[in-house]
Parts: sequence; C-alpha cells; structure tokens
Amino acid sequence: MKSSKSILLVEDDPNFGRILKDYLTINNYEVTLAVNGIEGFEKFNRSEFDLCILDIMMPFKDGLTLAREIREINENIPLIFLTAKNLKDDVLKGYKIGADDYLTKPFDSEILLAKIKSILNRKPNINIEEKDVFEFEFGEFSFNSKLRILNHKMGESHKLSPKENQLLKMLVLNFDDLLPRDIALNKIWRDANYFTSRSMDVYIAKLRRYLDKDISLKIINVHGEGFRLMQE
Amino acid sequence: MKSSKSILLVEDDPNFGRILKDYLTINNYEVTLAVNGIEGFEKFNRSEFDLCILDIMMPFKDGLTLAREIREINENIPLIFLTAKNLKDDVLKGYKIGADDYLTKPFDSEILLAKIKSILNRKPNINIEEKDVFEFEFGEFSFNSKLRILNHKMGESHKLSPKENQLLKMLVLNFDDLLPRDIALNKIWRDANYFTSRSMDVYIAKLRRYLDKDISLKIINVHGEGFRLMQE
DNA sequence: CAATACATTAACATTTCGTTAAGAAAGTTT
DNA sequence: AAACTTTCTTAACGAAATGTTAATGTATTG
Repeated sequence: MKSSKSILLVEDDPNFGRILKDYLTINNYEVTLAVNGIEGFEKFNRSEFDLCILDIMMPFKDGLTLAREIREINENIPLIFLTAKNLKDDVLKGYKIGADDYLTKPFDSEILLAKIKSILNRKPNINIEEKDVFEFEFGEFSFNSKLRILNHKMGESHKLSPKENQLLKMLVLNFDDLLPRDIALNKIWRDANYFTSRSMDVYIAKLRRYLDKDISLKIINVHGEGFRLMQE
Repeated sequence: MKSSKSILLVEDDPNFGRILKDYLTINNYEVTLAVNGIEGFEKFNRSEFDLCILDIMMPFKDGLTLAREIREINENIPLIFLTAKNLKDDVLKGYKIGADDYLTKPFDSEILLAKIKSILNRKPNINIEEKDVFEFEFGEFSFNSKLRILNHKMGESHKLSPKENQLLKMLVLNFDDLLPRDIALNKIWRDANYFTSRSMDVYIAKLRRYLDKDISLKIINVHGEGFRLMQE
C-alpha cells in the first residue's frame, strides 16, 4: 500500500503510547513515537509527517509549546491534541495555535481513527508552492524571510521580528495587489478581531518606517479591505 | 469587522437554538436558524453558507440525513454536529459523512466558537469557479474594482469608497444598458426603500463628478426605472 | 399644475485607520 | 535567578474615510 500516511505521536506515557502506536499501525498508518516534547521536536524536524498527535501534559516540554514550535516551521500540518482532563483552557489555547481537533482521555480509539481520516481526507495539502521561496527583491531592498533580514542596498540591513517578517512576506507575495486584512490576520495572528486588527496596524506602521528609505515604495491602505505594497 | 461569515444552524429545541443563535450573532456571525431538517434543507438551498451546525436528534429529518443531502450538493462546506449524548455510533456516522467536528451537549460555547474559527480559518473555501472580473476599461478610464481605483488616463487616479465602487461596477457591467434601481439597491444597500434610494442618488451624483473628466461619458436617468452608463 | 421622482449640498454619525506610548510576555545574557 | 532586551499587545486619541439623513431645489409625468 503506497499512500500510507505518516503520523508523529508524542505521548509520555510509554504504555499508552505503545498501545496507540500499535493500533494506528494496524490501521495502516506509519507512526513515529516520541516520549516528550523535546524528542518530538527532533523527530519532527528529521522527517516529513502528515499529521501530529500531541499529548498536552508532558514533562520537559508540553504539547502546547511543542505545537507552537511546529507551527513556526509548518503552518499547515494538522494537529490533534490529547488532554488528560477536559481542561477548557488547554483546549482554547490549542485552537489558538491552530489545532484541528482535540480528544479527551480516555477516548474511543475508533473515534480517533475517524477524526484522523476526516482530517487527512480534507487536506490535499496544497503546500508545495510557497514553501521554498524566501528570497525577495523589491525596490531598493532585498529581503530574506528565512533569516528575517531586510537589506537596503547601500544602507544597513535590518533584523525583523517574526511578526514583522510574516507581514512583510505576505505583502511582498501580493506585491502591487491587495493583501486583505482578514487573510493576513487569520494567517499571522490566527484570529481576526478588534485587537489583532489594531496590532496589525502597529506592524504596518513599523514596516512603513523601514521601507521609508526607498521613497518609491508605499504601503497603501484600502479602507475597510486591507493593504497594498506598491511602487511609485 | 467587515466580512462576517454566515452560518446555518439547525436545532429543534427553540430555546437552545435561540440562545445559540444570539451568542453567535454577538460574535459577529450571520446566523440563519432552522428548527428541523426539512426547513434546514430548504434554507440551505436558498442561500450560501460558510458553515453548518446540525443537531443530530431532530424530528422529521435528523441531522445525519440532512448532512448527507447537504454533502451531495456541496462536498466542501464544513459541518459541525451537535449530539445530545456521546453516542459513539452517531459520531462515527457523522465523520463518515465528512463532518469537520462534533460537540456533545451540553458544551462550552467558547469552545464551539474556537472550533468555528479554527475551521473557517484553515481553508479559504476553494471556490475555484467564478473568478471575479475586477478590471475594466471604458471611455478614458481604467477601473480596478478590487483595489477600488478609478484611473483617468492622463489624469489622476481616484480612490473609491466601497459603495461608490460597487455602484460603478454594476453600471459598468451593464454598460450602455439599464441598471434597474431596485436591483442595485437590493444588492448594494440590501434594501430598497425611500432612504436607500436617496442615498443611491447621492452616490450617482458622486460618480457623475468623477466621470466628468471624460465628457463623452454620461450617467443618464431613466425615470422611474434606473440609470444607464453610456458614451456619447 | 400637482404629484412624483431625481439632484445636489451640507450636516452629522459612525467606522476605520495611524500613531504614540505604556507595559506585559517571552527570550537572552550575565 | 536577576537584569536586560526584544517582541508583542493594549489603550488612547486624533484624523480620515464612509455612510446616512435632511433640506431644498429641479425635472418629468400625466
């Protein structure tokens, strides 16, 4: 069977982990088991997975922290959380990070299987494109979004914060075109509301100050819609 | 926030339905409530929704049956099921139909909200069809309705407000033909009455002033019918 | 000419944006 | 772990953009 999907399972209880791994393996998934967040992150980086199942309560590095790190690297990979109790706070935090689902232990393994199928079926993972593009040139700038460096030719280079970086990248990818507010907010802030919107404005202001050095570049607001990075 | 998403909520308990609808409305969703599967299916067909929340246990037509019918028409729209008890069988059936999630009543409304956000954020609903036309040329103008810019060749460009923009777009799409008042009002102002009609007149006046720069263009009134953008 | 529909201007209310600054949170260094 | 740095969020407030309504005048119709 070719298309067996690979799952990263991070679970500190060795007994339970083992059982769950076996169960998923029998059901034709390729499962990599890690026993804590640190090991989980290492294994995540060593190969490609289609889905991650993360226990939240773990020693050394908990599931939510691990999820944040994974999200920084891959913003699309589906995440399923396991919570020992129905801790509302954990659940909400999980969704904020971009969880696709969560399960309360003890849970029914058939239901987990159904969830996994449901999640993997709906994602054609259209992720092939933008993954590798991280060097840009525009106006008098060169911009490396992987190193988060904005370079002004014949000027200094600037280190960008993660949010500055993501926002600039989205603007550049839509150069001369509209970057809708909601889309940027949902991608970068993972939520679109009054406060994240205000926050985005602050970051637009910061980017404008950087881009000031090239007077031909402008970030234009389209009232009620979004922003547009343009030249002239 | 501008682009509020629309939700179809099908729930037979009128009390609970009302409360849930209000809660979602407060949180900036446009909610249509149906009290059973039959009504739900009718309403589903009458307009476009971004997401459906279906109670499973309902008289006349249960949520699972309704879900199957919805899936036949739209295989992408996210579905969330509400189950009175944690009926494993229902949950599994739900996932088989292509549910995105399910919730066991009673549930925490904040968690429902988090789920909704998570589901709506992760895919901009791959509506590949109907690629919107947003660039137009007429007279001495070029007009981009996405960036809301009206450009006079060898003149300045003008930023248009959303209403100016929508109205001009409708006129241009009916170039040289009648744009009936009611149609424009219902589409742009979502209501046709004395006041919206006055408001539309104000906007017609604004557009006339912009189009003044090309003397060959005219917006003429067809008394009692509507307006017509024409040349000569 | 009376009734209705349209045009224009201006005042007002509301929403959205730009910016500064304070301080909370996270990450580093010592 | 204390001190420092960077990043991010939140508040506040003025400015700008947008939309509605009123008032008043003009055009069209029968």
